[in-house]
Amino acid sequence: MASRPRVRLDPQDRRAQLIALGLQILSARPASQVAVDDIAEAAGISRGLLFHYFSSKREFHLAVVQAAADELLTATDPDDTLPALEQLRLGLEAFVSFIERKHELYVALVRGSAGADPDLHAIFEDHRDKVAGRVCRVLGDAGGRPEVRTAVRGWLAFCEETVLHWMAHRTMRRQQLVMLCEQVVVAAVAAVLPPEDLPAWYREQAAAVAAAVPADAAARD
Amino acid sequence: MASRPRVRLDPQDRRAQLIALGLQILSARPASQVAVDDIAEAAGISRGLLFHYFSSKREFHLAVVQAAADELLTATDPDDTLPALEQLRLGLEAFVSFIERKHELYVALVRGSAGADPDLHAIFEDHRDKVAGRVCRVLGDAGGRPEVRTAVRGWLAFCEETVLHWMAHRTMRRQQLVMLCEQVVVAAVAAVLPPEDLPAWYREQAAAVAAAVPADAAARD
DNA sequence: CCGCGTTGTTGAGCTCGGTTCAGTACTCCC
DNA sequence: GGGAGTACTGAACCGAGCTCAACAACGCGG
Repeated sequence: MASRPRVRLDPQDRRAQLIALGLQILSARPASQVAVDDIAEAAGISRGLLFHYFSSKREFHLAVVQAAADELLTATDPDDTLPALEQLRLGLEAFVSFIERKHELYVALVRGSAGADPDLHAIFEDHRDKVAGRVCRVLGDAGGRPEVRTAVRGWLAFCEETVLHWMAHRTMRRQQLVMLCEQVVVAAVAAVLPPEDLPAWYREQAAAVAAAVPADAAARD
Repeated sequence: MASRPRVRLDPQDRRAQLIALGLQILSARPASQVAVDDIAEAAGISRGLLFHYFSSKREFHLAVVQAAADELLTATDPDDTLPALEQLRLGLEAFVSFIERKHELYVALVRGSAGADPDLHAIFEDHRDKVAGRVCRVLGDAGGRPEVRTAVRGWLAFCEETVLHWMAHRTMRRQQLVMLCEQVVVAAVAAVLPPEDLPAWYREQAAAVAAAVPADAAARD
C-alpha cells in the first residue's frame, strides 16, 4: 500500500486527534489488545510519531483515560444556582444520559481503570473524589464531615453499579432508577449524621422518603 | 548462581503452590509489571514449567483471580439457619474483616478485574452475581424480582467502596460502618418495592430505620 | 523563485518479555 | 537395574514496545 501523503499538523491538533482516536479505540477493546501500530495506522501516522507525542503507550493510555474522565465531569457539571435537591437530580439524569450514550467508554476507561495500573487508578480516584466533592458541597456544612464523604463515595459506587446493571438488563423504568439513587443518598447520609446536623431541605426529603416507604409498619408504633 | 536441586511435585501440589504464590505476588503489583520469570524464580522453577501448568501468563492471571474470588466467597459464606437480618450483618462483618486482612488482594484481584480483560471481568461479574444471589435469597420472594437485583448489586458496590474508603481513611467506628451498610440496603430495597411486597421482618427493620433517623421531621406530619 | 532553518514526521532496527519445544532427569515398578 | 512415564529445563523464537538518525513539508529572507 502506497503510504498516503505526509500530513503535517499543529502539535496541538495532532495531539487532540490522537486522543479522540484513543477514546474511540480504547472504548472498543482493552489497551492490552491494541497494538501501537493499530493506533498509528488508524491515525494515518507512523509508530514513531505517536512516541513523539506520548513517551510510551502507557502514557498515551493515561492521557486518554484522563480525557474520558474530564468529558464525564463536564457532562455532569451542575448549575450552582439551582436548589440542592434539583442539582442532585439533574446530575443523576446527566449521568444516566452519559452512560446511555457512552457506556462502553465509561466501562472501559473510567471504571475500568480501577485495577491494573496505579497511575490509572489515581486518575479514577481523583475523578471520583471530584464528584464526591460536588455532592458534599450540595449538602452544605454536613458535607465537610469525613464520615459523610465516605457515605457519599459509597453512594457514587452505588449509582455507577446500579446504572450499569440497569443499562444491561433494563430492570425498571428510567425514572424509577433515578428515584432509587435519590432515596439511597438520603438514607446513606442520614445514616451517618445525627438528625440535627442535616440541612433543613434534606430533613424534609428524608421524612418524605421514610413516610412513603414502610407506611403501615411505621404507623404501628 | 548454581541452580537449586530440581524438586519434583505432584501436579496438584505444584499448581496449588503457583496459585498461592500468584495471590501473593499479584496482590503486591499489577500483572503487567510482573514478568513470567519473576513468578518462576519465586517458585523455584523454570519459565517453561509455568507454561506447562498454565497455557499463558494471562490464563495464570485468570486462575489467580478466580482463586481470590473463591477465597472471598468462602470467607463470607453465610449460615442459612440464622435469621435473615443476622445473616446480612454477619456477612458484612465477615466482608469487613476480609478487607481488613487482605485489602490489597481484594483491590488488586477482585475489584481490579473490572476493566482490562473481558475474561477477568467475567470472573468479577460472576462473583458479584453470586453474592447478589445470596442477598436476594435472604430477602425471600421479593429477592426474585429483577429490580431488586439491580438494587442489591448497587448496594454491593456501595459496601465495597464504603469499606475500602473507610479502610483508607478510618472516617468512623467500625460498627458505624456496618450499620451504614445495613441501613442502606434497607433503603435501597424499600425504594424499588411496594411496601406490601417486603418481607415482614424487613418492614419492621425499615420502619425502625425510618423512625430513628429524621425523627422530628417525620413527627411533624 | 530559490536556498535554508525549523520542526513535524518517518521507518528500520533494537530490546525485552511471552511462548515453544526438544530434550533431561527424577521416580516408580517390574 | 533398566525401562517407562512424567515432572521439569533452557535455548531459541517471535512479536510488540520503543529508539534514533534521517527525511520532508512549511515559512522566511534575499
